[in-house]
Amino acid sequence: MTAPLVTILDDEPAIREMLTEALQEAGFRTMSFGRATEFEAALLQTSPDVCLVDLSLPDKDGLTLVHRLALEQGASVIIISGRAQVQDRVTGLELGADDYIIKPFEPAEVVARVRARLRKNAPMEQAGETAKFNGWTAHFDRYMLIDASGEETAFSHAEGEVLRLFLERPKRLISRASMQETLGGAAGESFDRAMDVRISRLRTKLREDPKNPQLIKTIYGAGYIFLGDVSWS
Amino acid sequence: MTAPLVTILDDEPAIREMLTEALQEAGFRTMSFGRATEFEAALLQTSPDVCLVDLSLPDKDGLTLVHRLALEQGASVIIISGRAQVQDRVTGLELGADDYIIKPFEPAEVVARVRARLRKNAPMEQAGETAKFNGWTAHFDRYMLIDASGEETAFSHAEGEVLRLFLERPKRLISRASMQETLGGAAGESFDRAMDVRISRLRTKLREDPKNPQLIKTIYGAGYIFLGDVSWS
DNA sequence: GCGGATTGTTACAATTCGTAAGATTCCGGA
DNA sequence: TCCGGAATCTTACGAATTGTAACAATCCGC
Repeated sequence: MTAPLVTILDDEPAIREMLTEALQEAGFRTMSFGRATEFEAALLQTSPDVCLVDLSLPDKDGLTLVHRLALEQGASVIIISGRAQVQDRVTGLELGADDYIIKPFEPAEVVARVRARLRKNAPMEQAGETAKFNGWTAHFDRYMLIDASGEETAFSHAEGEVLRLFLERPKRLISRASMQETLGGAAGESFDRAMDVRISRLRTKLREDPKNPQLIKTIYGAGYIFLGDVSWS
Repeated sequence: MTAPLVTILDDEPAIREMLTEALQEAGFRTMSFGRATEFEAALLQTSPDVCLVDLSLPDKDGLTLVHRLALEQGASVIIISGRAQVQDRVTGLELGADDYIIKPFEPAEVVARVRARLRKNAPMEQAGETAKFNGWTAHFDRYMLIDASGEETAFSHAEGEVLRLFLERPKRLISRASMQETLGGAAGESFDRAMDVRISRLRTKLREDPKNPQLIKTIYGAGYIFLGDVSWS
């Protein structure tokens, strides 16, 4: 179990360094960016657990970015801003941010708030061994898929890994790279096609229409998104 | 689908009233308590979705209560405290609180933070991002366009980027340059044709009459304007 | 070892999306 | 009104990406 990944997006290098140091000392992996475009590029490779975002960015509107992040990525977003007005905080939170920290801040408090986010994000990962989604029930302990009519279909270990990854991050873009990372371990060269095959086989077990998949969507050049309302138990 | 329940635990009646009023106006059910023992008694009957807790209680240690709440009940806990020291905040968050608001506070911000907690508590029910315009419905999460008669058309990621850009700035001129910037990133020279093709393909999916486009209007020498009454949800 | 299931690999089909190139449209000047 | 150049639209093609069927390697219980 690797350490949680926290991203820092701020145009001031001094703040990036301060946060990086504090977070790494607290045991987190960090990545920091000075511009929104760099950050967005990196999002295609990995999916962070918590994103710290400064609103005053040189190249993009921070609030729009926060909105997209919260909605698409589903990651926890903490705004760090110099704007202290109540209205700023309210709109920031309303747009999907999970927390709003005002500059100047204490690194210790930022760390504590990051931990609070992770704590609430995590419980799903240690949840039970069954998950329901869109009429299906997945029993990971028995390697069984049950559809709405009660019919059972067995799935293999490799298929289960992919399915679990999807069910733990529903409605979020999962990049091909981060998929290889959490699954296959060492990402080989031509090995990457194995990923496609796994997903293909999983899709047939979920009876997806190849022309028009409803649950596992492919994002050309980026990765996959699992749609479906998941509830673990 | 009943309204979420928010509990208020504070020994000052004025604050209880202020919060109760603001939260009820925001559409929440509320219960308020002046003493920890009353609150604990109530917990045996119902399980709140979010708990607002003041740390300075007459009859019990607030931090211990917060710890118990977070651990056993699994509910979201927001501390409201007059103690502004960083150390207080850190230990409060460390003990399981989800947020820490310092007195004096704005009711609007409290409501926003309560909403933020609820949003993350029920992440699976979050409806995808959709926009309606002129009989069409765009589901950005499912990459689907639905026309007035209910017929579905899939759109690709690149097409979705363009569509989103239009829907976020309806009835405004969008210059070619700003389009390249928000989309393709580096604005090249001969790349600008790619933009045209994207728009062309999007127009076909929107069944635009090439001679007389109703939705995506070209402004010769300037850019594009998306006409259409957009409403997001 | 044998039969079956699982999983990676390969080869080829299908899709996406940018580029090129010709067709079309726009607009100012004659 | 007509003309020419520039801007834009559309179609076709191709490179890169992804889907999947078929085959091969591996594993496991009997």
